[in-house]
Amino acid sequence: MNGKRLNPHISIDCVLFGFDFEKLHVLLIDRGRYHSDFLHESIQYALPGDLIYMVEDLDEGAMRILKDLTGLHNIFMEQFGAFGNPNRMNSEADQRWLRSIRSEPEERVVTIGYFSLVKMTDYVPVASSFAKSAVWVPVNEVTELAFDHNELLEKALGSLREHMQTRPIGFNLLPPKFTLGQLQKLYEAIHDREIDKRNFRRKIMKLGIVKELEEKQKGVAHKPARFFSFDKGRYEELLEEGFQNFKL
Amino acid sequence: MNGKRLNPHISIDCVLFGFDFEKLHVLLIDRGRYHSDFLHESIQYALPGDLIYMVEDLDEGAMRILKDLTGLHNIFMEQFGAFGNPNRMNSEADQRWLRSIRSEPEERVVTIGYFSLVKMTDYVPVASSFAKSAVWVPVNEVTELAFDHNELLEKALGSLREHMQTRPIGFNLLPPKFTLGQLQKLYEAIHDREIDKRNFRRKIMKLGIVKELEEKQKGVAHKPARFFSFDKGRYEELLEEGFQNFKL
DNA sequence: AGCACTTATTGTTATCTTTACACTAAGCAC
DNA sequence: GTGCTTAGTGTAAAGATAACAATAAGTGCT
Repeated sequence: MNGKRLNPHISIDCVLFGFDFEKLHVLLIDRGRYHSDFLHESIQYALPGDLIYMVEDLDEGAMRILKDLTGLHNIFMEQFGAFGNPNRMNSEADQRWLRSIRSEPEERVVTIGYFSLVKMTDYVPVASSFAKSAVWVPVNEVTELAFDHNELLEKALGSLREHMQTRPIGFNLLPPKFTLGQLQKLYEAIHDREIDKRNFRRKIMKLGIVKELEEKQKGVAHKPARFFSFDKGRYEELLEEGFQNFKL
Repeated sequence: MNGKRLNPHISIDCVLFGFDFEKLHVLLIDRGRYHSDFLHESIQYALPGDLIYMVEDLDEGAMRILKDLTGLHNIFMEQFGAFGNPNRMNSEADQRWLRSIRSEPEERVVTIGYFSLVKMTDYVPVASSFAKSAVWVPVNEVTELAFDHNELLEKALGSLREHMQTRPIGFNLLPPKFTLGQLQKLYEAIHDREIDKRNFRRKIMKLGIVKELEEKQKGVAHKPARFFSFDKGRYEELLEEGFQNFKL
């Protein structure tokens, strides 16, 4: 074959979004302190990611890597893109870190991005492997990340938003019984904009994918809200009818 | 490191769609005859694709590979996904072909899919490298392709359709002066459905991204249509205003 | 008991968008 | 000039979107 045709490595990076009924967060790992200049020392964060195994499918790999690095398992993720700029790992800080964890730190790596969205409170990450710790960071407070991970995060967020226009991902995020206020907060957090309460409720109710329950909130310092549950049967009905629009 | 952590190869496959003012086509390469059973012999087609070079960016690689295999150059393509099922090349026919062109035919390959849409008549593909020939095939006449290429084609088509909802890709496909009938045919071919003429024209005109010209068709056996041209300035204006909806 | 505070709940109207639908016009071929 | 083909045009009904404010039901505090 061809001398130029050597073989980059392949990694998967996971962008795990978490929602806590307030804000949208992203799960990052702390790859340790570094000196940004002679005076300051910062923590640098990165997305959880690692090289894939020879025998695993990409989707499996994404789950496996997330578990290895954060302890969270059985989280299904969606692919959102491949990133292969030959210089994507060439910064000094990146190289220093790679030397500490990889046998071939200089090797080019093409990475494949995966994202998912979970209920933050259900998933308390545990540091493991080479990650010093894994933490939830509000997406609008994320600063400079390792490698090209800021770019990955942006792309993942875009994919998440698109995704929510066609599937009601997000109902897994709420408790089995939730209020429409909570559901609305979820949409507002992900799209980062306010939505009119009345219009929101009308649309949700017209879709028919939530069922009104008898039960109401208790012990809240305001008018108690009615609980609703996700009507999965109705949702699947809609999908079969070719319905594809959950835009809000 | 880890015995399991060997290193798959990386390829890029190109899904090039072409429009000829009638139907949507896809560019395939003929990888030669094979015996599907003891009686029949078929041509098997594949998407143009090959391993990437060590130093090129993915986007560059896609262009380079398309050029190597079909002679078409300077075609910008969009990424639509990575495909890495460990068994995606294990069929007998696939292996036979790989043995004829690769030094490590058994090696696992993860591929990254790219697509684009061009004016068919501008791009007459030339066979080169290991492709016996490259041909335009109408997308709804495509039969069984090599590897997982039918799956890639489906995904690419989906991405193309989504893409057209937010960008007026497609104006590059038409001559500088085109009729609204031609533009409508383009949309109909890609979305594979008929669109009402009056509604189509109204929407296009409201967007304001085409300019009416004085000139009309000549020598046609029916009422000559007025020519229009794409108003690039107006289009960029719309994008800057954050406008993102070219849905038809 | 009463007030402050907070979130829940509800409807209307104006505007815009979408969809469905059918006839006349202009050129060429014969 | 008849037939064929594609171009070009308007309207009405239904649906979707967006903007808008007042009352209700709890808790906490005094």
